[in-house]
Parts: sequence; structure tokens; C-alpha cells
Amino acid sequence: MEDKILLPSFAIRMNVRSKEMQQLQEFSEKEIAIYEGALELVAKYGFHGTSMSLLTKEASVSTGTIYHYFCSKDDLMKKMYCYFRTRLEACISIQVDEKPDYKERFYLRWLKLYLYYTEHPKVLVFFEQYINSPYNQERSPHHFTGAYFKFLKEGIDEKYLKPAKPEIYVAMYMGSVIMASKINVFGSILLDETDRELLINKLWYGMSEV
Amino acid sequence: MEDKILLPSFAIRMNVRSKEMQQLQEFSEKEIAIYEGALELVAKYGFHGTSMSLLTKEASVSTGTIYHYFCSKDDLMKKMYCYFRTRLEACISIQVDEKPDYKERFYLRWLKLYLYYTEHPKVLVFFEQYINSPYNQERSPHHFTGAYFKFLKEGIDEKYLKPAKPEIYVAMYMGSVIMASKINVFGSILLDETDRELLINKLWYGMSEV
Amino acid sequence: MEDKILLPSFAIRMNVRSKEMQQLQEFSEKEIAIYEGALELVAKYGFHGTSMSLLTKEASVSTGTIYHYFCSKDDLMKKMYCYFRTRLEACISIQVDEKPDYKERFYLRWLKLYLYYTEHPKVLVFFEQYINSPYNQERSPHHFTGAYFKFLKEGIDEKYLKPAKPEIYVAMYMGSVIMASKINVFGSILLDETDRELLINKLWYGMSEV
Amino acid sequence: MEDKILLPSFAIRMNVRSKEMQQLQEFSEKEIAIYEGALELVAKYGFHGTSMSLLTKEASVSTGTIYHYFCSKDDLMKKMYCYFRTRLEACISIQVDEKPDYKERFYLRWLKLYLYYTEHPKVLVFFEQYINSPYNQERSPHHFTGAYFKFLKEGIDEKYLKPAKPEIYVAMYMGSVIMASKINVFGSILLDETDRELLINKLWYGMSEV
DNA sequence: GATGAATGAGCTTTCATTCAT
DNA sequence: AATGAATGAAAGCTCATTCAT
Repeated sequence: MEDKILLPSFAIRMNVRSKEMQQLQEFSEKEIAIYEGALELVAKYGFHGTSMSLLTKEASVSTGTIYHYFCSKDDLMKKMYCYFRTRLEACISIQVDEKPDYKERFYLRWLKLYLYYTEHPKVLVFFEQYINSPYNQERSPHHFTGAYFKFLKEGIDEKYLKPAKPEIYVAMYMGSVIMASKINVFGSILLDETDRELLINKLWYGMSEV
Repeated sequence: MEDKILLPSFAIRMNVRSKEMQQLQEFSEKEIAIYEGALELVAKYGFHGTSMSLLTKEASVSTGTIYHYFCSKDDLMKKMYCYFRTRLEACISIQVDEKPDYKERFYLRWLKLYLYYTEHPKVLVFFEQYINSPYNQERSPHHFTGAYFKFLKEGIDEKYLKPAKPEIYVAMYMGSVIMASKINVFGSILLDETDRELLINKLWYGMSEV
Repeated sequence: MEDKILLPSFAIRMNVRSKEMQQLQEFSEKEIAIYEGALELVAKYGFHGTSMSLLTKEASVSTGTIYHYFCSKDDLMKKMYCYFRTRLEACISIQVDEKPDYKERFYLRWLKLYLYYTEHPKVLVFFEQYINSPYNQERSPHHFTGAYFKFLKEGIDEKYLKPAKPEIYVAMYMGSVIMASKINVFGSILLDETDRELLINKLWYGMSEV
Repeated sequence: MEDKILLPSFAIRMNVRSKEMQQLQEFSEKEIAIYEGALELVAKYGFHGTSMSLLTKEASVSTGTIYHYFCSKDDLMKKMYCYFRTRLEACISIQVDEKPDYKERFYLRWLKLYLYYTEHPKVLVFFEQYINSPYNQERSPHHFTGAYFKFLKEGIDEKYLKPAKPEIYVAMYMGSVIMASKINVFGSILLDETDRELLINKLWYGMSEV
């Protein structure tokens, strides 16, 4: 992924796109139907309310088929989490990683995640339920332990951000995106372009200058 | 935690304490045992994994007794959420509301909430699960829609914080406390006193000056 | 009860009345409240649906009180059956037994039972449920094995009715009263005075002449 | 029972039989096992005493299977009533409907029903419990609201029976069959062929001549 | 690969009954 | 005599999972 910066941006895009496509092509039509059906149900009824028999109807597959692809409900939930995280990560990376400027990436990463969640509220609800449930056995408090942590650590190492434990920045940066998205999804308050820029500005100001 | 209150407000404290006590005295011994047992189990096994028969053993009461106080498992969960939220709110208010200085309260509110969650991680886990579950039918993205929103709005109105939609500040302030608490509870990273002050400083800087 | 025919009718009436009163005076206020409450519930919800806790509310007594008077739910049901049967039998006897003419008694017995059931449909429903339930361990197919059987046997012995097994007459006589009452109670068809007389006429004709 | 059909109606019989068979073939093997098991238990222990776990053993199926075919215990009971009523109706129709003479049908209908109940006492017990229970929400006081009512009305219209409300005849005819059957099933008194003919004679006499 | 009837452990809940007050 | 909180066995029912087709 690092060598992409050398390619002209169009080529990179195609490259990454097709990579994402490749990943998704690994999933059969039935599998995707199951994931999408389960997303719908978990968003509506929670983990508890998402029974296999409901899923059977929602995804228009038989129980047998589900158990052909997944060895248990737990297994389905874990793979489903990976599926949607991979999709989200790919989507963010494509739009952000090619930019050379750190500050620009700082803005874009926040913004693109916010936009993804507000455009896919069911994914947000699913993630938040998963993260806080016993399915999440690694007990990671948020996703992107990799990508976002690395990005913020890079900011510290490269002196874009003032020296501090990266966790401090993760708390501020990730906490605000997720909370802002949830306010948007659950409440009826929408942050417009100006609001969002103001928020990221304050975040950047606080994190880069103090 | 008690010695943090340095004011000669012994009378006030007693007053407020007894008020809290009054509220808690509305709950019978059995009810509290049920709440505490359920907290233990939800933190360990999630909503789904918290069966009534497990709760029976954990709280040392019979199923009949649980259904004497609560008309269903759902009802129990909802009342349980109210119970712990009331306890937390009372605890924060007591320690914070008497301070006259806004900035000091800005620091204290963040800190006390962080400390409460890190000292009562099971409450944090329960809250996060509840908030994101279908039990939370008001779909409020966080608690304290009242107290914390009001506090931040007050900051804007009184010009301690720069003009902006209060939701922007809620996202930054609440998002960072909760994420920091989760990093602490789930990860093994502890933010020490210096770290915490640094974080709140950055938050204050971002929110008050830009 | 036999010697009553010698007394002047007014005296008999008083006599029997007070006898009935005596019997009912053996029941305390609470007991009667329980019987009446249970009648209401059994008529509405059946035996299965008549739980002790529902009865508690319907009769405005505590569980403890019910178990003070009855040693189990079964015991309550059995005593309740006796209570209402005794009331009904007394009511019929008073109105019928003093008449000297067999044919008149034949008409009156049928009629009074029909009227009692249509005026007390809940008693009919309760009786029919009880008779056909496992509570009725004697497995008697109808009440009054005594009174009505005896009355019809008397008719055969005294040659008012043609010789035949008394059971044949029980089937015709009791069967038609109960079915007519049920048609009235459950359906919306009301048999008026003429209809009722026609029916009894046909019954008398069939039973006395063939 | 088969030899009672003296007509050269082999073809008809086969025809009707296979019609009945068709109806029964709509029921799967498991469904029938459940119905038969439930009949056994309701006759012995009543509705209340017929628990799903008992039925599980009696019918040699799992709880899951029962709930695969029926959505609740209530649903099972209602469908079970239809099942046995259909069987009974078919059985009576086959043996009776082909006869041309009204009086002969008058005798046969009564007799065949009586014989069916005495040969299938559990069906009688189940019917009587069902009819008087809250399951019977149409609150029909007896079955065959259709067939038997129609038959007796036909008798009035065609002047075989004296003019009167058909309900009067329903009460006499149906009431006597059911009561006679119950006397036979519950008591130890058996009405022999002569008794039965005597009873129907009296009924016919009462109903056709007065 | 796909189906869905069948399974039965285990779930939430009810309910007759007890007993300290 | 009267109360009603407490009990826990057992009820009705669900649901993840299997397996013959």
C-alpha cells in the first residue's frame, strides 16, 4: 500500500478499487445476502433479537445454507464484523491515503469516517453493538487499532502533533467522530459542512498546538 | 474520592448525600441485589448471556421474586439502566456542582466521569451495551443528555466556549471521556494524572480558543 | 324434604328459605366473595385461565385468605361446585316440590332449570366445564343424579311415564334442558314461553305415551 | 361398522372414502401423532393437565416439532378440534347421507353419533371440554351447527316434523344423543339396541306428531 | 450446494403454595 | 383472621444446530 504514492492517482484508484473488488469477489452471492440480512436485523432487533430463523427469511436462504458458510452464529457474527470493517477500511483508504499532506489527511480521515457512518447508520449500530458485546473477545475499544492508531502515531513521530501518548489522541479523535456520528444517527441533529470543519479545526488546534 | 471535596461544604455534602440516600432507599434490598447481580452478568456475558436462571444464582433470589419486582426481562434492563444512571449522576453532581469556576468544572466533570467509569468498569460496559441496543428506545446516543448538554450550552451562553452548535462540544467532550475510559478499561493502557490533564487541556484549548 | 307436602305452602316456603339461608350462612363473607370471583373468572377464562393471583384481585382477598379457607385450588373448585349446586337445587326444590301433580312438576322442573341457567349463564358455563373436567372424579355426566333421576324414576313407578330404563328419560329430559339453555346462552336464539311449552309438550308426549 | 352399509354403493363408498382419505392425507404423520397423543392426554388429564412436555412423550415428537406445526398450545387445540370434528362428520355422512327415507335418516343420524361417541369416548370427552372452554370462541353450543341443524330444518320444511323453531328440535335431538352418550361413557349403564330404538322412537314420536 | 423438518437444551415466565408478620 | 412477599417447580415456547434428502 505504501508504494502507491508513486503512481498517478487515477491508476492508484483503479488499482485499489480492483483490490477491493477482489476481496469482495471472495464472497459468494449467498454469503453477502446473509451479511446484509443480518445487518438489517441486528440494527433493528439487536444481537439477541437476530435469530437464525429470522435471518433465514430476511436473507432468503435456508438454515442449512447459513451453516454451510458459517460454523456457528458466533462465527457468523465475527466474520460479519470483518466483512463490514474491511469494506469500511477500504473505502476510507482509497479516499485518503493518496494525499501527501498530513493536515489534509487529518481532516479527510475524520470526515470520511463521519460520512461513512452517517450514510451507513446500520453499520455504525452494528459496530457499536459488536464492540461492546462479548463477541468482541479481543476487547478492542474501537476498530482501526491499526490504521488510525498508526496514523496518529505517525503524526507524533513526524512532529505534526505535540508529543503525548498516542492514546490521548485516539480518545479525542476517534471519540469525537463516533459520538458525532451517533448524535447524527440517533438524534435528529445534522452537522453541516461548516459545523464539521469547525469541529475538526478545534480538534486539530487542540492536538497540534498545546 | 471523598477528600477531593476541599470546600467547607460539609453541610451541603450531607444534605446532598442524604438526598441520594433517600433515592436509593426507595429500592428494596432484593431489588438492589438483582441490579448488582445483573450488572455482574451483563458485563461478563452480555444481555443475551444473562439468563434469568443465572441471575437467580448471582443475586440469590428466586425467579418469582425477580418477577415480583419487574414485569419482564426488558423491564428489568430498563429500570436497571435508570438505577445506575441515577447513581452516577448523583455522584458527579455532588462532586462538581458546588464549584463556582467554569473552567474548574470543565476539568472536574470530565475527570470525575472518567474516574467513575475506570473505577466501575462494569457500569461502563453495561451502559455502552444498553445505549447501542434496542432496549434504548429513545435512541439517545449518550446519557446526560440533560446534565452534560446543559453544562456545555451554559459554557457557550456565558462565553467560556467559542460560539458553536452545542452538539459539536458534546461530541468532543463526551466522545473523548468515553473513548478514554474504554481504552483504559479494555486495553491495558492507563492514562496517569499528567496524561489526563494534558487531554483535558487540549480539549479546553480546542474548545475555548478557536 | 318429603314431609313438606303436608305444610301450608307459605310455611313450607319460609321453612325451605330459611333452610337455604342457614346453609348459606355457613359461608363467611370472604368465602362467598371467593366463590363469586372464581365464577366470574372461570366463565371468562376457563379453569386453566383462573389463576390464584387473578382470583386475588377479582375477589379482593389475599392469597393467604384463600388458603385459609381452602387447602388447594382443587379443593376450592370442588367446594365451589357444591356451593353452586346446593344453591341451584334449593332454588328448584322450593319452586317445584310443593306441587302435587306429576305432570305439572314435569313441566315446572324443566322450566325452572331452564330459567335458572338462562338467568345465571356463568353457573351453566362453570357446571359444564366442571362436569367434563378431571375435577369431576365421580364422573357423573350431570348433576342431580339424585333429584332428577329420582323424579323420573318416580314417574315410571307411578305409571305417569311408560315403562323404560330411567336413563332413557334422563337422557331426553336433562339433555334437552341443558342443550336448550346452551343454545340460549351461547347463541343469540331465545326460546319464548310458547316455544318452551311446545318443547316440554313434545317431551311429555314422547315420554308418556309411546 | 362397515357392514352397516348395505347398499350396492361400493363405488360411492370408495369415492367418499377416498375423499376422506384425501382430507386426512393433508395431515402429516407427525401431525396425526400429535393429535392422537393430545386426545389421549386431554381425556385423561384435561386441558390444564395436558402439558407440552407430556405430549412430547405421548406423541414421541420433540417440542420443536410441535411448534413447527402449531404456533401455540391454543392453536393446537383449535386445529385438533377441527381435525376430530372433520373425521366424525365424514364418518356420519358416509353412513347416512345416501339413505333416501327421512325417518330412516332420523334414526341413523342419532344412532351413528351415539355409536361413534361410545366407541370413541375420548373424542366425546375432548369435544365436551372444548365446547365449554374459552377455546371455543365462536361459542357454538354443539358441533354440527351445520349438518344436524340443516337436517332437522329439512324435516320441518318437508313436513316430516311438525312446524316449530328448529332450535327446539336441535335441543331435543342433540341433547339426548350427547346425554345418552355421556351416561354410557361415564356411568356404567349401557343402553342396548332395544333401549336405543325405544329412545329414538319416543323422540320421533314427540317431534313428528305433536 | 441447498433445503427445511426435526431436535432438545435451555429460555422466559407463570402459578400454586408457604410463612413471617 | 388476614396479608402479600417470597418461593421454585414446571409451564409454554425459542432457537442454534443437525441431517436426510
